[in-house]
Amino acid sequence: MAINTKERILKKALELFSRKGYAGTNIRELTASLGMVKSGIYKHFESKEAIWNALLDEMIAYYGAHFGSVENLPPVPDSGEALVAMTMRMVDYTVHDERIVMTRKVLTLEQYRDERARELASKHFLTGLTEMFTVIFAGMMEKGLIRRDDPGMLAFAYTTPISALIHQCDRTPERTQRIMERVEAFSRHFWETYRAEQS
Amino acid sequence: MAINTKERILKKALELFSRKGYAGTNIRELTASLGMVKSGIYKHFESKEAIWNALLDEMIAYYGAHFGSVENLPPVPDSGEALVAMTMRMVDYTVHDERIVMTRKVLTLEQYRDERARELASKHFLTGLTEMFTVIFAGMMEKGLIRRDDPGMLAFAYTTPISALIHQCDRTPERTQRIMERVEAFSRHFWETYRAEQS
DNA sequence: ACAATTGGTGACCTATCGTTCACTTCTTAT
DNA sequence: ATAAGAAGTGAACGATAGGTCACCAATTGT
Repeated sequence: MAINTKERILKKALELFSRKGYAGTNIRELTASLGMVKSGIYKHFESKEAIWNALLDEMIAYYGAHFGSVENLPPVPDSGEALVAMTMRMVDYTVHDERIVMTRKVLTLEQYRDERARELASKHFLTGLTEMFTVIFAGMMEKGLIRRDDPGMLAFAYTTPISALIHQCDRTPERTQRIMERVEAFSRHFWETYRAEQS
Repeated sequence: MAINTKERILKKALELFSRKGYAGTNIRELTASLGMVKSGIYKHFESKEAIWNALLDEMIAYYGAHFGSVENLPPVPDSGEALVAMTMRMVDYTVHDERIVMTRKVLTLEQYRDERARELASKHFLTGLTEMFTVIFAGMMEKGLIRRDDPGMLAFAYTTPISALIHQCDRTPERTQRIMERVEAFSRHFWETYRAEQS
């Protein structure tokens, strides 16, 4: 029964680890919530730590496939509105996709204990987004949309506030809604601040 | 022996909790590193959770005394250099004070488990700094140093990148040094971006 | 001077942790 | 049809978790 038990275990592990941390989660609860008895899990993983490592492998692979490669770069926006819209689309996705939300949380919780978690957290929360927008802003400078400046610095100034807002999101939809509004307000402010002078 | 055992316990608890989290720390290790046997701790705290709550009380009180009140506001800078210098002084303090570093870590780790930790984390990482710089930027606008805009938005745009950099600091001094340089570079960039037009 | 309190010890308790193992049940290849 | 392997069970394991208790030594108030 249940061919994909391994995947179900990892999914549930992500859910529990993200809520209570690795040390705060026990395999009894993990297996019970999957409708099996705790010893059954050792047919799929040789230890609790092996589950954690497999989960991290999966998270790293997932990140690489979805955000880490150059072909996942969105097109360079051709207006302020397009920049705002693209940003909102990205944030909306990252805030409402349960898996990404849980990944963010578990990386936050385990970053000081696990070196790989720390590296991935750094990409997730900071360098990844910033690198992406470095390319985007360089493109917008080429097009004469925003004023010439260090695109890396602009990307940093743009993505860290948005990242901070994303971090504040929880399950309550109205709170998430308010945060989305702040993202949009900030995005517009940024555009107004850095747009090229109208000639 | 050792009149201030209670304080020593809290200090060591902060250290261990910040490294391994609340669930990942056991009282045997905590007491052993204080040179006593584990049962001894129950003469000072009635449970592990009581230690955590006392620690949180202490952190909340400390924050209120040092950052939370209006009289702790630094004077409004009267130049771009003064803004950069004041920022560097603040960041330097917050990055090198061991207690603050550990507090930041433990709040990061326990924010999803404890409502009060979450609130304090929010102040520590976001709203506190932003509110402070809202006042500062409003003052700088009054003085005609930076261009008129929403001071809250500027404070948000200024403090969240700095906060993100602070979060990356660890014990390695050269890394911390590099981060301090990035803080300074960002601070200057911000000043150049928002300074009032020279007439 | 002495009873009471405080701070600390070591043995012990129960619960729970991650893990193992003999055994069963189900699926699948031959 | 049947042997082999995969998936799951339930009891048990040793280790360790947080916590209690009787006891002791030092300090303290009167």
